[in-house]
Amino acid sequence: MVKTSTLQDVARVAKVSTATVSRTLSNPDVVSESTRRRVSEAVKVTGYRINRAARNLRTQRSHSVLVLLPDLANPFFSAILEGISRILSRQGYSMLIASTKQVHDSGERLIDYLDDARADGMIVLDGGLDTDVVEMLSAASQAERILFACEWVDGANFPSVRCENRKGTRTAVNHLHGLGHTKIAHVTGPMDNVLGQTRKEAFVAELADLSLELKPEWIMTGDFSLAAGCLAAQEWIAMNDRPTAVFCASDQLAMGFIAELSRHNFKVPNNVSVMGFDDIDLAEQFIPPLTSIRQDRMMIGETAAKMLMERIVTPDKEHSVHAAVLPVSLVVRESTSPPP
Amino acid sequence: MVKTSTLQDVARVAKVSTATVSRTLSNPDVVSESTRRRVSEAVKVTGYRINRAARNLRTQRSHSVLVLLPDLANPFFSAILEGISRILSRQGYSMLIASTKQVHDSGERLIDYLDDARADGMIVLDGGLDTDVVEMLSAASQAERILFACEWVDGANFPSVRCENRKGTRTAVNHLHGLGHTKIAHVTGPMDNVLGQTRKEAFVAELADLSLELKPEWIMTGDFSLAAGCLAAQEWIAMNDRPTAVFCASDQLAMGFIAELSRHNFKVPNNVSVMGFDDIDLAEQFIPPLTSIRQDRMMIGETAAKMLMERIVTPDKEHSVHAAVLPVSLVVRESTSPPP
DNA sequence: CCCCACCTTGCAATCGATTACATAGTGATA
DNA sequence: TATCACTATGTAATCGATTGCAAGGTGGGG
Repeated sequence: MVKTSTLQDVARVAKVSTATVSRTLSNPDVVSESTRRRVSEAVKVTGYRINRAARNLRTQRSHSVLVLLPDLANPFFSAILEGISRILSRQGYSMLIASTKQVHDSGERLIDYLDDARADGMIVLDGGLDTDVVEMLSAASQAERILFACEWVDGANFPSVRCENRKGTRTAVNHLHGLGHTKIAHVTGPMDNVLGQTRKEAFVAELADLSLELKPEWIMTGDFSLAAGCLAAQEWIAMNDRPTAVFCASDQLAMGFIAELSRHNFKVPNNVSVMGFDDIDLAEQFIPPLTSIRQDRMMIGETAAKMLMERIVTPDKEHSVHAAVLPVSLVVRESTSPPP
Repeated sequence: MVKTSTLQDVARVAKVSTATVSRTLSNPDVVSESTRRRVSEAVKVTGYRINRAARNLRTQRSHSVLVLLPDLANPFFSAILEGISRILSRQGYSMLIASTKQVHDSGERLIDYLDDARADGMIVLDGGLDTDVVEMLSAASQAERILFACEWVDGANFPSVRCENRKGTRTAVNHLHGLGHTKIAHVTGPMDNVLGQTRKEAFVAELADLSLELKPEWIMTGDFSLAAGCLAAQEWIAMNDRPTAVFCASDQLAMGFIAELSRHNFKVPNNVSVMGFDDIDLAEQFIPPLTSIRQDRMMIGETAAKMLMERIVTPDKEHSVHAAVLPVSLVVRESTSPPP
C-alpha cells in the first residue's frame, strides 16, 4: 500500500507551512508568485492528492449530491442522470445514486443522507414518496437543498424542474384532432402519480375545449409500463365503438399497446393512430416509428443540477427560479395518420 | 440550520465518555448491558446521526464505491446498477456513478477516486479504457480494489465478472442450426470491444465445428447500436446469396436490423430468422418478440458488488474467485423459425 | 487477605485539511 | 525617521469519530 502524501509532505518539500499550501491550492491569488511556483512544484514531486474526507470534515461539505430514483432499472432516467452528472462533475461534485424503494426497504431514512453529511443536497425523481417522508423533508431546514425533477409533490414547496406536461398533452390531442380524429382515447399513467394525473386532466380539458365526445371507457387507467399498454389494447379491442386514436401517457405504454394490437392483427396507424409521451430513444426505431411528445431528458438533468448547485453554494440567497418548466415538442412519425 | 448532534452530545446526555458511545454503536458487545441502554436512550433523545466525513477521515475509508460506465445514457446498464446498489446499501456503502467519457473529458484521472479517498473501490463496466489508464490502474497498489464487470481488459489481471459469452454464442448458433438453417450470418459488436471480439470468435468457431459454410460477407461489422443494425440490414438486402438466419451481437442490433427489413417489406422470421444477445426488457415486447440469449444483469451487478466488498473488507486475504462467469440461457421467441 | 485475571470505561492522540488570528516584512507618507 | 497600510506567511485550534493504552472495579483462587 503506497502511502499517499499529505499537505504536510508538500509543505515540507516546498519549505512553507501547510496553511500556505492549502491557500495556494484553493485560493492562489493570495500567495506570492514565487511561493506559488515552489508549491506547485512540490505538489508535482510528491504526487499530492487532496484527502476529501479531511476536507469534507473541516468544511462541513460532502461535495456530493444524492440522486433518488423510483427504480434504478428504469431506462427512462439514464439520460437525466447523464445531464446531472455532467454539471456536478464540472463543479468537482460527485453523484450518489439510490432508489427510493431500496432506501425504504433498508430502513434508512432519506433525511439521513443530509443529516449525516453524506450529501449536500438531493435531486428526487420520484413524486410518489410517502407523505410522512415528504413532511419530514419539508420540515427540515434542508428543504432548500432538495429538488424535485420530472415529478413533484403537490402541496409541498420544494424547488423543482419539470416539463410542460399540460401543453404537451394538449399538443398531442391537437395533433390527432388535426388529422381528423374525433374519437380519441387515453391510456393514463398510474393515477397515484402526479404526471399521470396531470396528463389525464389536461387530456380531459383539451377534449372539452375542442367539444369532442369522451366516453368514460375511453379513459383507460394504466401505469407507465409496456404491460399496461397491452392490457389497454385488449380493452380497446373489446370496445363496440372503438376510438380511432389513442394518446398514451408514455412511450412504453404506446409500444405495449401497439405490440398487443399487432398480435391480434390490427395495424397501426391503419386501424388506429397511437401516440406516446417522452420520446425515448427507442421510439424512433419502433415499428411503426412512434409519434410522441419529446422531453429533453438531458436538459432536465442539467437544469436540475444547476439549480441545486446554486442553492448549495449560496444557500441564503433568494433564487430567481423556483420551478423551472422546460419545453416539450411534438415529434410526428408514422404511428399516427388520418382516421380510416 | 439545525445543528445535528455529535458523539459529544450523546456522551453528555448518557453521562459516559465519547469512547463508550462510539463503542456502543460500532461494537455493542464490549459494553455492559446497562450502559448500552443508557446510550441507546441518549441517541434517541438527541437524534444523533453519525458524521460520515469524520468517520471516513479517522478510519481511512470512504464507505463508497465508484461505478464507471462507458455511457450513462445507455439503458443496458440500469439493471446492473440496481444489483450493485442493492448489495452496497446492505453493507452501509454508497454508490458513486461516473462515466468514463466524462471523467476523461474533465481531465480527472480515474485513479484519483481511489487516491483522494473518495471511493474504496471501483467497478468498471467499460473494457475500452485507454491502455495508459489501464496500465496506471494495474500498477497501482489498489489494483485489487478495481473490478471489471460485463467487459474486461485482455492482458490485465483485474478481478472480473462476466457472462458466458462463448457458450451463449454457441447456443445461439446451435438454435438456428437446429431449426434447419445452414446459411447463418453475424452482425458483430464493435471490433475494438472485447465482447464484440469474443462473440465473433465464438461464432466463427461454432460454424467451423458444425462444418457450415461462412462467406466473408456474412460477417457484418457493427457496434451494439440500433443504427448499426439498420446498416447491416441494408447489406443483407443487397446480398445475392442471402443467409437465412442472422445472429446479432446485441438485442439493439437485432431490433435495428428487423426495423430496417420491415421498412423494405421483408418479414421476420418468414424471410429471415434474427436473434439478439442480452435479452433486454424490450426484447419480449418487440414485434416480433425477439429470440435472444439472456444474461441476468441484476445478478452481474450483485456478484460484482459482493466480490468487490470482500476485497475491500479483507484486502489481504486470498480470494477464492478471481473471475466469476455467470450462466446465460436461450430464450426462444418468435423472431426465429425454420428457414423458408 | 492478597494477587491476578478480566471486564468495563475513560483519557487523549489521531486522521488531514482549513482558517481565524497573529506576526513579520515592505514600502509609502507625513 | 516614525507611523500606517497592506501583503505574505506561520501558528495553532478545529471539524467529529475512533482506538491504543491505562486504570478502576469485581470476583475467584490460593
